[in-house]
Amino acid sequence: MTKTYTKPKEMAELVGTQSWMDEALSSKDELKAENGRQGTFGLVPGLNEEHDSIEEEEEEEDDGEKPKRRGPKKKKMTKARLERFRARRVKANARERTRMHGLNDALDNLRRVMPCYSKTQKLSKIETLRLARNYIWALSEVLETGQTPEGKSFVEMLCKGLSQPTSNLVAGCLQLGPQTLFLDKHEEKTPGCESAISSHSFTYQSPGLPSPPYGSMETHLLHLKPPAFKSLVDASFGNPPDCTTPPYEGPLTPPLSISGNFSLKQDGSPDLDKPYAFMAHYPSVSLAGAHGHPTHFQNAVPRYEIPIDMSYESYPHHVAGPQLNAIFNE
DNA sequence: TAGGCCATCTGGTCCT
DNA sequence: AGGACCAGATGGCCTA
Repeated sequence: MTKTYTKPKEMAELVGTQSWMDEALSSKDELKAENGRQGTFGLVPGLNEEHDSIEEEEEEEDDGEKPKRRGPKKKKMTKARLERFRARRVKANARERTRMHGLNDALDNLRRVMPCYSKTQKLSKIETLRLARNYIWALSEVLETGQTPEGKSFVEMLCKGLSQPTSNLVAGCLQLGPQTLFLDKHEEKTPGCESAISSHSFTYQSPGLPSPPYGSMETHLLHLKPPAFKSLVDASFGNPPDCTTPPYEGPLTPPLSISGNFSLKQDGSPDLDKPYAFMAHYPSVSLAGAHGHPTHFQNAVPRYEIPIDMSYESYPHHVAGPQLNAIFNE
């Protein structure tokens, strides 16, 4: 730990010497012992009463042969300053913890909308991101080609670049899922279906429930199609959406929503406390259908409609995510 | 036991 | 000045 600060840094100024940590405590074991927590340095070392003499060490250094340091004279590390520094460091650590927890929560939300969410076998962070990328890619293929991909190729797309265990998990989830469960649970119509028929725009509210451990390839794609995707794929608005196969409300992976999945409060505003509360950043988007008819994925407000020339098909599918973000932010 | 993954602390940088 | 973000370092836990 001998790095030198090229310009006055707050910490260096506060601490008074570059190698203050090394000088204050001679080893990591001491740091651990002092902080009472294994695995990290914990609280700022060298701030105990017995280590209050950093400024004295600095004086000795000046007396040596080393050239005098330029710039403003460092303030003395008084006990009060050390206390403030320690308090600030503790606060910063707490904020950082909170920030990382938020990041992990977001990652968890992402896991839940992945095609193979499992509480027992959680995807690692990196695998979640990779799978998400592949998922977007695969779904954009569905949109672009307007065809339901063959099961094997869909799985292959999802598993591209994933580790073997994750690939096995994805393949297993998509091929061995409880398809009968899907069929059994959807005899009744969804509330949003009637309005969808009358307006030729489909409204679908994400169940806002945790996703399932499994979902077959078929149920998963059914999720993607009705009601929102089916119209895109069929490219036909002459027929009302198939309300006999409403979106699964049970423990299946939520359907794709370009704008994210979210629950709505009574007043129609997105409930950000519920899972899939992504609306804060991405307003709901209506993709233009093949005939220029808007196809509303969500009944959220506000709703932006993308003209046909700005529709998803206009963009290279491999950059669809960022492009869509750009569109949303317009 | 090695390697992967993770949580946490830490200090630097940028921004408000 | 203080907060957010980031990357490096470190040690714990788990599994093959």
